[in-house]
Amino acid sequence: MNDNKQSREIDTERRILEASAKVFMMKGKLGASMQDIADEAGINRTLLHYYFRNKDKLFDTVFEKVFARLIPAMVSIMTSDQPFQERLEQFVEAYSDMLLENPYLPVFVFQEISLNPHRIAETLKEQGFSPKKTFKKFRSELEEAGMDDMDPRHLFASLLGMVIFPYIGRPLFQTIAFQDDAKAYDAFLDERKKQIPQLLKLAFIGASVQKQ
Amino acid sequence: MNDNKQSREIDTERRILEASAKVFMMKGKLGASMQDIADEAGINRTLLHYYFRNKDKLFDTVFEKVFARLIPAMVSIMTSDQPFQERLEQFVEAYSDMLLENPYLPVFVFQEISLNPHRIAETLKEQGFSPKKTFKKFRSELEEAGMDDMDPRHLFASLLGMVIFPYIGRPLFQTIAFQDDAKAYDAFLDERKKQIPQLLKLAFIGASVQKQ
DNA sequence: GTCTATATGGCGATAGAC
DNA sequence: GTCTATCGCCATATAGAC
Repeated sequence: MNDNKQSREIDTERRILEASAKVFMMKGKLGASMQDIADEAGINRTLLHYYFRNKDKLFDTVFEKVFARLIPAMVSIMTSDQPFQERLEQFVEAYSDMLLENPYLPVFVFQEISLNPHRIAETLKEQGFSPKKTFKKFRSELEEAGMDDMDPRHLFASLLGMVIFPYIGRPLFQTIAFQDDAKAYDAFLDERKKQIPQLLKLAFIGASVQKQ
Repeated sequence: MNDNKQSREIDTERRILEASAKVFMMKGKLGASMQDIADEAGINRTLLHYYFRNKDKLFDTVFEKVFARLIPAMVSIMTSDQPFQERLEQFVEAYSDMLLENPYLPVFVFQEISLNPHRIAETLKEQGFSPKKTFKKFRSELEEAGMDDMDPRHLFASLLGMVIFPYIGRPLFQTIAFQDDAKAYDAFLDERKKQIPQLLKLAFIGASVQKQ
């Protein structure tokens, strides 16, 4: 009987969450007003409070969902049993695709966790990311590849930096290196899916040569 | 006669600018209140308005100064006439040192330019950064090194990403890879000054091998 | 130049009708 | 569940005394 109400309810909540994610990502937690979010969702401002009590709770809910998008690719790079270099490629591919669809995500997430560093620890555990195993496996694989002296954490940091930074630094890069040509920059972002693994591949070749 | 007043004046303005930079970087433009800044500077809140009229103007002044710190190392990598790989090393070194002293700078700057992408264009020109020449020179040097197929802009993006990202992602990395051990992470950041050029060096070796 | 006191506006939050 | 009306706070900004 109240199918209508229920479905409207679910729909409203979903619309709030989508609108919130969009507005929070584009304007930041403090820059976004409840009115902005209500407008984006096409609903009355009071409804936000009805569904999520207050701005903080709404933000927390949204942030957890958004932050979670960063994890799957990170988990996959350790659990998969494929050869090391293939996994690296897949990692870059998976991350790039996610970021191409969520270009505002990195700035938003890293801004928030730098203001509030502690909130991530629990979320990471909930998502089942166990770093110790990852880096141990990483290390033995690097040794097999002849890169004994490459700390796996450095490789991981470099990898993430190469993949994510072009999104964070887009306004800067696009201005200085692409004369503000957005389409050219989009193409550039897509190219990186091949360029990054290529750079790493060359490094592995270099390492194996130097080893001899 | 009014030496006292003048020097107090200069001192006050300098203290405001230093306090503003610190507070803005740690709390963000919107998170920082004029009262926060006044407290940090040890002065009355009204003085901020006396010297800089309003919060926006104060922020703009501070941002320009802070953003400018990103430029010199970028300029040096193109103007210097030393061998290519040495310049890469110096670039990493210079940037890392600057970031070790300004760890909050990247999040702050990239947050702001992503909210307000246009403000950087003029500043860049004022600082005398001419990207076209840079990348042209870059390209010919990459060819000499046997990396014909490496777009210089990709190399530049990778380089900046590897250097800067560990600062932006510190809360994340430090949690997942260093069990929140801040000292260990500081050491890690310092190590990157050697690790990043080493990775690139291996890639160059790999490229020259593959070329044959 | 520096302070105290005050005006102004915006935003989050809630009460209450429907 | 959804809307209208309203309350109260806090931060920016300014007026005016010293």
